[in-house]
Amino acid sequence: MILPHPSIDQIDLANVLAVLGDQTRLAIVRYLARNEGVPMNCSQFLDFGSKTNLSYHLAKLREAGVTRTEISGTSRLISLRRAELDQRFPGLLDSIVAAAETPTPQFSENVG
Amino acid sequence: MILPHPSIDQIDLANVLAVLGDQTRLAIVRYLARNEGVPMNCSQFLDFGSKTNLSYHLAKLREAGVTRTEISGTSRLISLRRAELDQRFPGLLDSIVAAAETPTPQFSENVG
DNA sequence: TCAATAGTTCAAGAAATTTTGAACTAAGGA
DNA sequence: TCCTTAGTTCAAAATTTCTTGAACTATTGA
Repeated sequence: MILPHPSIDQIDLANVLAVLGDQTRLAIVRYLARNEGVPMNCSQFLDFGSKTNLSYHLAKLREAGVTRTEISGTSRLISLRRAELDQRFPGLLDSIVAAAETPTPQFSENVG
Repeated sequence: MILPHPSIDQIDLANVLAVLGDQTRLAIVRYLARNEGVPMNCSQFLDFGSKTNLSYHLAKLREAGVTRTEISGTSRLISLRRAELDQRFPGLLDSIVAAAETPTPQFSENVG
């Protein structure tokens, strides 16, 4: 059994950005990027939402071409489609992940 | 008279991505990037939507911190907040604009 | 075979985003 | 001053996206 994934040329920029423009999904991608190479199963994201809700967000990520979902027994292994994304949109994933790791700059009300 | 713009530290990544995850706004940003240094007035985007609708989309871009809007007489000059965005999220704008310029790869049904 | 685990699907409601037209403001030129 | 141009604001309708619980499927282990 295998889930539908878009091919590289079906990956649409606006859609990728829209999908990543959501706190929950951005947090998921950030987590995947931090643990790259280690495919994660859904329950690892339970902190980010309910099971049902995660199923929805993970499907969005997969359908946009951002993640790959492999079925392994009773669970699903999620990973970033790093190579494909890098090929389709060089530098994009890196800069987004880097930006996601950036702390919000300190608010300095009284400087100088 | 001056319109409200977020300061650098108020620029939120998820919001920037969400705002750019829309075909109309992405087209506007792409156009601005192609003509960087030349501030554009709103009517230049009339191809992308109605006057009212553009007003809405341009406000979204401004409120997210992606563009700057200066009032000049009876018109408004729109430009990318390039330096600020580069400082806040290095490489992000460049990779998005580059990705937006990328043509959709050809669909080759019969290769090899 | 039966129960448990992992995750999906569906339908419905809640919420947010887009789009539109009509009416409006502000500046510039005749 | 009056008209035109540039763009905004508002409210309503249309559309899309998110969230939820209940019921479901598939695989594994006892």
